[in-house]
Amino acid sequence: MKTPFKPHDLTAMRYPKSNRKPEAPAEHPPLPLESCLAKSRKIDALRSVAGRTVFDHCRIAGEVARELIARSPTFLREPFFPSGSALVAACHDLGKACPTFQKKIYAKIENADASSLEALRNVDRSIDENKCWGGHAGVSQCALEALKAGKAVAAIAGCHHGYAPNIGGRAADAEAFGGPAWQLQRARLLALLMEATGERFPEIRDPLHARMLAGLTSVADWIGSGAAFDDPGEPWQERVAAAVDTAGFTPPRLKPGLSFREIFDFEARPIQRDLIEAACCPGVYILEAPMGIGKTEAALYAAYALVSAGKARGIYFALPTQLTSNRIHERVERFLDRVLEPDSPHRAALLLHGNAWLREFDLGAEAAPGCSWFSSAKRGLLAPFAVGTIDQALMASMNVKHGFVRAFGIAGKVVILDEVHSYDAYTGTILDRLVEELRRLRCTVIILSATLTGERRSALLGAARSAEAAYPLITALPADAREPLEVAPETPAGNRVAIRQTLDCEEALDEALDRADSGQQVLWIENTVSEAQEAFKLLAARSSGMEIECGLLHSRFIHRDREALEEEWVTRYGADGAAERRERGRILVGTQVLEQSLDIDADFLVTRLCPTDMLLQRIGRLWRHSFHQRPAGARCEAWIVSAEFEAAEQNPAEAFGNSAKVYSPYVLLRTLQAWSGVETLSLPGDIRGLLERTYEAKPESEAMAKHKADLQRRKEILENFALQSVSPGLKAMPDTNVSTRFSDIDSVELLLLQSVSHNHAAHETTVTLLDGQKLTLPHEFAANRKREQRKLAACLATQTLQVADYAAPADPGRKALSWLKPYFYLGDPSKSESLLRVAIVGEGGQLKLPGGGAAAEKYELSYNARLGYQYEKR
DNA sequence: AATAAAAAAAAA
Repeated sequence: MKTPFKPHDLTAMRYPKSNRKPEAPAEHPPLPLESCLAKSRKIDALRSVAGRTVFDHCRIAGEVARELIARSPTFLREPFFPSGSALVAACHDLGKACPTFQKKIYAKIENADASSLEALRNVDRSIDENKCWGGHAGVSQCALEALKAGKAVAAIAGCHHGYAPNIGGRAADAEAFGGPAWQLQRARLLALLMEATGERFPEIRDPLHARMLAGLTSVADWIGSGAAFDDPGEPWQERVAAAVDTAGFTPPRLKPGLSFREIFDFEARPIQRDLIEAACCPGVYILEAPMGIGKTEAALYAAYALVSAGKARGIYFALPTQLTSNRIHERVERFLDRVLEPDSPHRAALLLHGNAWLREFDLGAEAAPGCSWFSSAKRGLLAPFAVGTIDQALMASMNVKHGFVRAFGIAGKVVILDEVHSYDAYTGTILDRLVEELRRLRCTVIILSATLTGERRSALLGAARSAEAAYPLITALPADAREPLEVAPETPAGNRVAIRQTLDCEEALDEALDRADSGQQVLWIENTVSEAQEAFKLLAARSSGMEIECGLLHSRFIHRDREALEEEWVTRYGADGAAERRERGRILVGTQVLEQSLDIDADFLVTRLCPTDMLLQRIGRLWRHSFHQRPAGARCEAWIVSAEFEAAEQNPAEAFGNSAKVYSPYVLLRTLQAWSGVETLSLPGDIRGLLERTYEAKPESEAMAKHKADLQRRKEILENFALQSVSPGLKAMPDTNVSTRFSDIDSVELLLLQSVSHNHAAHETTVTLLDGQKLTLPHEFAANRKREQRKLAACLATQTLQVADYAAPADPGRKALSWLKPYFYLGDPSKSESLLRVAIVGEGGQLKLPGGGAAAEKYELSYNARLGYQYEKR
């Protein structure tokens, strides 16, 4: 039961008996509670006045939490938000009742009353300036622990700014927190909050439960700090529901009973029906199948069925890259358009990744900024429908600031994890933890993958699985089942692919040119960028007299160029490219960027040897669309430019070359063994066997055992490293060295320009982009010109690429780049990070520093739109 | 000395 309260009525309240007699006051007695402020309130750009009191703000947060809980589905409310949860949220700012915080806030406002100022006159603020007290959140934590709220409740209040505060071992009645007299005030405040909420502290079962309540607390605090509650003179009670509405916590309304055909305009295939039938309640479901069978639609329909049956409360669709996220986002938007009632909220899915904000300007038009409450990255997972990178979801189980807000947001949703085969041991380890956490958060996890080894499948399910299994395969582990269930869906037979393994790259070059000459669309995939550039140069030179077009695609292009190249080559090689295919033969050379996600259909494939999984992915690009006409004489065939096993076993670095730096020599050697003698391949039937032959444990030669040990060592390092960044509880690290991906080599962002000229008097710099466009960049912006600033930043971001730092232009120092501060994140100055470089591209493509000097000491650097970024030893 | 691709870094 709630006790009705009038605002500003604190003096009338009964204090708990035991607290009635305050101890001997220190030299500065505490402020009365009705004078303790939680907020200041801006009245114009420079002036502030008193805002809500601590008591009012805490009550508001508590009631917002109560409202959020009331709107949660029962299957989350019962296990995670027992009675007392609103009180937990309400207590978060208890520590604002302390002299340091009050002094700070009273120093800021202009309508402070004389008696409060007098009471705070002698407060020493040095502790605040030194930042060594954990802030008011730390005081909340100490106070609650002393008041027997329990360690977990105290920890939740402590971390409401994102991570556990550094309290410096102080006690609740420490002098720094105002001594016993102020702790007594906090005790009174708690008693008042208990009375106001009518609740007692709940029992917190385990670290995950604490994470959920911490998420609830932060979100309630954010909403409760919104503009609707700013004015302390206004009543707030009746505004709670509206504020929660405005923040977007309104359930979407789905059209009931739609069939698969009504949503996607075609009948579900058997394999799609099987997944939809299996994934009908919370749990973990894995669909392994080749691309092109409609995994996305199957997962989305399952999600529709679950959400409309009230078994899930939203969808997060997670992908390995930003580019694939953008593409799927469009498809999910179309899906929502079909399944939502016309007047339902949330008709748009949120796009969630580090560069999602760039898309705001994509349409060119001065469209409404469309900034929803969820737009900030940390809040994105709270939106009912979102599409984005897997990293955004991984952070729900990691030691990152506000990671628990993400956990709170993703709980109870359908979480679709796409292309799960593409993660390494580091990200894979975090992913396993995430899946485990999602299962406990009552999610329905739908995992989509090309193929998984038995080991990966077991790890994802947390249950032993054998490598011998059908393919395609659905593995289902509903929440209440003890054993996973396997279903082998029926699929139509795919291609028969002829395989030729050759040691002779020359022979492959000739064959590629011959095939292209006869009108075929050839795909050539290398393992490293520089080898792709070399192969492209050779092929382009040799085909010069012929009617052939050559192209190159890899990740070392500036974003603008890469986007244009992808667009161009996907239209030629894609599903709608029938007319273009007939024009002439082509050779598209590239790296792993051609391996997945892009809709590319090749008549003939040449690939450098790589691990079986990727090899199969690459071969999957052959003859993807049965409706394409193939030139006369075309055969569905892949050539693998390979190495000799014996030589490679003895000296992998020499036999595999740079490929051995990208892939584990052991896996490459096992791949050679598994594929030895393979001359044809039936898809998808042969896939599981090849994969198993590559990865199954077996007796090894001495040399192989050594290579295997190397791999195992590295894997362990990555796994252990990953485990340090996952957290079952609230132990977030303040400065986050916590990453969702691992790399041996640091990389920097590189901005390429034609020219730069500074106008110091006007505080601006004019740059010429590579395409000739000129931009004038102010060195600073007024607060009301944010949009203009973002627009320029978005434009500059298209002119950058990522480069390994050893091969990047020299670092000119932070100061020299200060003119770019409004447009780029330059890294943490305290850690002297240098994340951005700038170079000028000269006439012949050579890179120079903006000052005119050589770009780098050891390398000759160059860029052009056809080859991309190149570096060569001087 | 040197290897793919990839992501992230503002809240109350």
